[in-house]
Amino acid sequence: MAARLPPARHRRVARVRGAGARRLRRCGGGAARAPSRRAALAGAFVTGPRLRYAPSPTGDPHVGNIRTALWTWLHARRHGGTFVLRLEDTDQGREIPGSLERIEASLRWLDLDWDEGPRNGGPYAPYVQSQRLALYHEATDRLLASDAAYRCFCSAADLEAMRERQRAAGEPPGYDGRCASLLPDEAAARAVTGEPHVIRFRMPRDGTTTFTDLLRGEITYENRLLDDFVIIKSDRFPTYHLAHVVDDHAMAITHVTRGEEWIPSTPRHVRLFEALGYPLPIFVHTPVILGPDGGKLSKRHGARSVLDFAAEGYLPETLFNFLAIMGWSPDGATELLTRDAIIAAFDLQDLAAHPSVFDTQKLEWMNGVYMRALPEAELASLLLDRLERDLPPEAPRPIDAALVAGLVPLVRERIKLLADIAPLVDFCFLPEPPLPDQAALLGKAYRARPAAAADALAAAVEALRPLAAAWSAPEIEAALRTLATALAEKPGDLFMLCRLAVTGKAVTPPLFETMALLDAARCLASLAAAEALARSAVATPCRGPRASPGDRTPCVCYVGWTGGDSSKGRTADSGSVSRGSNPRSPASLPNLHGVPVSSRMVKVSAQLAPTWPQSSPATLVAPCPGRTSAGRSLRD
RNA sequence: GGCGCAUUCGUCUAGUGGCCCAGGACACCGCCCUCUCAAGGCGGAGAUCGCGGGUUCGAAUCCCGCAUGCGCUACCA
Repeated sequence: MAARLPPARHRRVARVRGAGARRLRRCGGGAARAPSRRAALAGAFVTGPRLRYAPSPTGDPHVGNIRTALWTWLHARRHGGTFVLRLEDTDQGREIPGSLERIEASLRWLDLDWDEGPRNGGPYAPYVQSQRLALYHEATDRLLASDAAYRCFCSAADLEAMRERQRAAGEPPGYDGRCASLLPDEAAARAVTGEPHVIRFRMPRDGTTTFTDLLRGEITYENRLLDDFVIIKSDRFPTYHLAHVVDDHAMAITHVTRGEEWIPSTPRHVRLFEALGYPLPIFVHTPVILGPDGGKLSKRHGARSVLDFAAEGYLPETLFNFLAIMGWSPDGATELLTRDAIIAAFDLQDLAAHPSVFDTQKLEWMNGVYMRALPEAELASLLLDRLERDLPPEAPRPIDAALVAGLVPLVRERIKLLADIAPLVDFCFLPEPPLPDQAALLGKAYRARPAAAADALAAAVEALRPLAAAWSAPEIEAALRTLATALAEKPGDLFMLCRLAVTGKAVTPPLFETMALLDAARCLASLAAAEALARSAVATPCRGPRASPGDRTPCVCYVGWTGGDSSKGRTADSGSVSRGSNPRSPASLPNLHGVPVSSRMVKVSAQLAPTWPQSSPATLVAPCPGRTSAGRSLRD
């Protein structure tokens, strides 16, 4: 058993360096892999620092936690040391099944391999605290024997009452030591009868306890403020305090890395190490990661576990780099570094001691950088996987890999997350080319002249049809530029019209290249469909003013508004509303005709409240004219 | 309440007594490029180094006090 192995630091051995060390470094890690060679060899000649990541199985590790793991791993790798994974499952009640798997998955995603751990074993196995109970009991027996610890029979109710009294009296809360003076033999006898009890560590009453934190220097606590804390719970499991001290010593851990919330209990650990006759490890308390509001990072702030980031489409390389430099800097200027560069420059000693706010925008930027740096084929395969998952079911599977490959150069500088890909290029994969709604299709440029848009679209079809045999981006571009000139349209306007027609969106990858990737017939069909849509805006006549309030003959009629404000940068009459084409237009709009305008308008205005100028009641400027072309407001 | 830790542009950071009237990055703004959006290039704005004392010829850097934030104050970790 692990307890019988002598601590590694007592062995006299040669340092492992160079290629040998590097080779060893690559071993271990995944649970699926065989136990690492490094672990097998550890007993023989490894002396580098030994560090551990010791999470408790209470769910997915969050970024703060995993960043400490990352730093710990980096230090081990930088100094040719050993990285150990240990599961701290001493609180049975809080255990969440499957946590070990999630923890391992998180580490593996970041490619943080561990030399010793629960599944791959190692010279100090087992690496699960619930399997090491005998060790803690053994240590406790020693403590009991030397009177450094004692049994406490106080019930939870007793303790609560005690705390209540202390609160009321304004005293510092803490165990008052009422069982401290029980005779050990009597206490032992009571324990034998099965009387429930815990075991407490006897802290010195006066004096101070000082320890050194690698990042902050000496920290001193007054002993009288520290109470006799529990080391063995009534279920015979150890508390964190005892388990950590026993295990970190038994596993020959040289650097204890953990969150800064542990600073206040470190004097207890120090006293425990001493009482057990163990040398002190180096304590490194890492700062916390804050949310954008300066508070603790939480679900409200978006992803907080690394696995969440993976799901959102961040690259592991990005998180690795980002987490490494949040709170650590190699030189104050370099922020983009390879794994190897980070390993080469890293040292726990250089960590910041202050908390940092998680800057998602910077993370996104960095992910974009890594994404653009990825070899095309690699990005293509990542995007293909992503599309398989994210594209709506209508998109036929399997997703066209060749098409994805063709899209990569067009999209790589337009996405920051893998998850950005589907909304950007979904139109390429849908069986039916999507059409925008009429207002979007016409846009600002053609709103007032849908006929021109329809004509342009028709001309585009004709101009492109002959190219179908030699369908390429330069050809398409040349044809459309020529067309724009011929029609005396601004090229940008024409291109946007085509973009909307072909993709259904105003924001897309470059038009000509995208069209070239798509089937020519499909593009022509889209353009033709768009032409019809534009034409319908021209063709539908308005039947004029309604004869009576009850007349609900359908028509396309644009209404203009005045009297609103422009506080939101929008003049009151700039937002023409067409029935059926503007999702914000209220259902009652078709009924406007012939209805007393002023009262009706107030009602409509109220219904549009969230999106419409509200400071003053709007009024309909004029009744619907006998005939109005789309896009023209009534005041025209 | 007590104890502890932290405190440089909005954010991440460089800085360990003179090279700093504070450097880099993200974000922001402007210009260029441009078929949209990006990406890219160039430029700009942005920090009295939390505040107040002190030490020193000289302080972001050392000391003291205060303030603020966070943490701990469990038979949780």
